[in-house]
Amino acid sequence: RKWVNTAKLLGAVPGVEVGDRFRFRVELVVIGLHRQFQGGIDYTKKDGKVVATSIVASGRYANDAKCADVLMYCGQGGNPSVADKKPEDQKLKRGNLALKNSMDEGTPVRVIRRRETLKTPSILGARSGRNYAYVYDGLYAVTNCRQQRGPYGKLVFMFRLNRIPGQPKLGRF
Amino acid sequence: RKWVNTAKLLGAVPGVEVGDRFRFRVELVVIGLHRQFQGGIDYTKKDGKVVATSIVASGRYANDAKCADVLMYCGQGGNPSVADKKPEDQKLKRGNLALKNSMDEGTPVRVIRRRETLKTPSILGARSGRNYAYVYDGLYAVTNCRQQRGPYGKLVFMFRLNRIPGQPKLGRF
DNA sequence: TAGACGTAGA
DNA sequence: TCTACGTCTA
Repeated sequence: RKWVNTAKLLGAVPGVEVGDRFRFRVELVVIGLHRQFQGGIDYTKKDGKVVATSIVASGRYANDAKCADVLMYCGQGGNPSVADKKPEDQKLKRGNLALKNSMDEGTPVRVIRRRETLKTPSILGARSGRNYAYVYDGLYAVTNCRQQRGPYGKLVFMFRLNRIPGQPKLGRF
Repeated sequence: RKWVNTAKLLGAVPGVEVGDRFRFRVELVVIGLHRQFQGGIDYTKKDGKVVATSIVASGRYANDAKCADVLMYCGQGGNPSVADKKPEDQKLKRGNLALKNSMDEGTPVRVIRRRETLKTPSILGARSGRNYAYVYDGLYAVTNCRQQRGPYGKLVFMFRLNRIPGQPKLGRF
């Protein structure tokens, strides 16, 4: 028997609509939107090359321009946001390579954004709460890839993603 | 209304029997055995002093003597198992203080041990599997607390716990 | 804000 | 083996 995982496919995931909300990253895995438990960039192989399937913009890297329909997304690696470890130049591999290839191949990328929300109870004990959720934002195209200096002076990749037209608008949250 | 969390109580948790198995640490939280998502030592306040409620022996610190009914448990802090960060002497605070107080007060500590098991599928995609589980091992008494040199030459706490008699034996797993 | 015996995928 | 835009409690 063959296991199917919609998260490895390019484009929309059946049953998931623009605006759908999730409280935990692990839910994105279970629902088949994004297989990476923690990683921000998920990807798969297409014709021998890795291309991105989905990204999660949590704002941890603090480089996501919030313009409507445009997302600036920082690449991964080099610890651009962790002062603890030694920062390094990001390399064109793994997720970064995948996003670059997505641009070259013109393949769509699912975008999930972390957004502020009203206080929701935690499933663990209903004591603590959280004030954010992960929202499926629809399909984007990678339109640009450049290198620039990050907050620690090291090279980081910066990807520009444009929301593909014709999708439902994102309402107020 | 008042929220009750059995994990904050000392002693056995209603509905959980010796030998019960769990696949994920988070299940221990949900079931009320151990509230710490990652931390190995859970504790609560009793008469103004912190005492341990439960510990998880995953073997990460590699100091758990496997003698039946006796558990040697390394304290927390100082990164005794992470060569990456700078190792330091463990301090008598948090979980370490709680275990010390448990010894002085004579309060019981729930013990959960990570044990090898047959391959079980992951809930995430049923692709990857894991070969271990967390098993509730029953109540133990802290009978000794000493400091010694850890693998990186720094002081670590080593607690000796003896299984309290009269509990069901742990069968083969 | 920092610490913690986590997890899964590459 | 290592990385990763996690998630909780104190």
